[in-house]
Amino acid sequence: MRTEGPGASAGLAQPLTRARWLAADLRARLLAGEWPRGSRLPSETELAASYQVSRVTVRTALKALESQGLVDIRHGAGTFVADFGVAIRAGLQELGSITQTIRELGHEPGMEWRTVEQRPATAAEADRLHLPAGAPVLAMERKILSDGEVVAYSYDTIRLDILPPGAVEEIGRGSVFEVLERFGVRPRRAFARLHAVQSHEVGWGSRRPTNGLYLLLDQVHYSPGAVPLMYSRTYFVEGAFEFVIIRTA
Amino acid sequence: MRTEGPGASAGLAQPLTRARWLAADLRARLLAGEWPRGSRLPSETELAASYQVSRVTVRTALKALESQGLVDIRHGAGTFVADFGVAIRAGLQELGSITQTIRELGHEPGMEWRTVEQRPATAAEADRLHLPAGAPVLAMERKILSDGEVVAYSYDTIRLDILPPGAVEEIGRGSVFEVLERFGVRPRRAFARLHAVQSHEVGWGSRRPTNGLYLLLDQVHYSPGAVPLMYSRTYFVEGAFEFVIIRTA
DNA sequence: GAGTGGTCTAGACCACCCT
DNA sequence: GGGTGGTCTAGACCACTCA
Repeated sequence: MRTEGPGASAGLAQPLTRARWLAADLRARLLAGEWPRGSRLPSETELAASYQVSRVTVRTALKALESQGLVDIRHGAGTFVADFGVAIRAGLQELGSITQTIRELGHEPGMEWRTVEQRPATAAEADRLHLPAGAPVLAMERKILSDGEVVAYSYDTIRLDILPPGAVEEIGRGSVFEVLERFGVRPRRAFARLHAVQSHEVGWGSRRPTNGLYLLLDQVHYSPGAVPLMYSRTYFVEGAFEFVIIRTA
Repeated sequence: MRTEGPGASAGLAQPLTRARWLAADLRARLLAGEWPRGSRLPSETELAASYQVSRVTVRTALKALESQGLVDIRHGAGTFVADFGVAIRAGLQELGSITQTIRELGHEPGMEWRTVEQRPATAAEADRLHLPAGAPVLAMERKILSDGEVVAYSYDTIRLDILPPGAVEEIGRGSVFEVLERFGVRPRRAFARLHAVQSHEVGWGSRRPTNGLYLLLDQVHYSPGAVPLMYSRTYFVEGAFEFVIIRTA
């Protein structure tokens, strides 16, 4: 029986349910190497008993770890420490800030703003954000770094009407998600499309990829009430990030 | 109270649980336009009562529809018919045959084999399939069509030792998944990586994309027992398919 | 056959939205 | 305040794996 709890790992602020707490705790134990690769974890019934929660809660936590590629649940056999590959990579189905993901992977995130400006929305932006054409938005262009290397270029547009006064000045100095969170704006869902892009117009500055190849994550973030908050086009430098999806039948 | 049940839609053969049945039934009603876009569905309690299942089962079904982008579940407000866009697109987190997905989108799937051959595995293939170097595999190269248009080029490698005699001859005449299914080989999980690729070596034949841009889905399919079955590299022609991911916090 | 995960239930309480 | 979804429980039964 453990009592300490999971290490403080923020991400998007969530209500800390028992299932999420359990998942974080097991995740920490897994990453700490408490169980060897390929070995079996305690059964769901055992985990339920030792953590004093119901089996359903244990299953919820384990399924989250499975979708992150950390464990492998096999019917009738048990739950095993995943043996898929070497590193923990960026899962796509969980929403989170890129900065946070980079930090969790053990790297030092960085950011370089190119522009932050208020301007009328373009037609495409207005469409995605359900705004009348030309409504004012906050537009940003920035580079996202990991250990000093450029991993992505991001073009983001935020609705101005959902930003409380004062927030505009804060943005441009840190993680966009973290600023939004501080002002009570919490994206809870995103609708993302994926594209392959080749262009020399996307990146800027020195050390931009010579082949101009990017994986574009084109997404609209929504508040809990399904109000579109932000439209992002993030161009990930091909090869800099590994996108992983666990697909299940 | 309904009694008919969901339209016969195959996909990968699954145990037909109540939750899956319910999801398929609601999906059919949604696609039939029974509820207008943006309108509220009956509450979970009402659905549970009318389908004679528990609320947990209703929730499981609704969450599946949410991850397909069909509905929008809002805490405290209700579950709404999604208003995100026009069409139903290919979700990435659910495992299924491409042929089947194309059919569900209302198009006519097609396939053109270029090669089907038995040969020793390359180093990369052996690694992904957990085979000794040079072990025999069945390698295929094919074009995937939708209404006669090329949507993807796929390079697939199947372990020979898991194929029963007779299966080899069948492959090359239809959906690979469907043949495997008929012989009792059921992929249940896939570990997929995404890449942007630009190359003129990938496609072949006439009407291949002139810009050579592809979204590569590089994946290993596993059996329920976590045995690697098939290694696929599917190059989707950029723009021909729309990949959609619903990301939740 | 013993043990594991997969599904399902009925009921409870909480957090949130709306009016 | 009334209704909706979000989480959780304790217990049950089934399907699968493995020795």
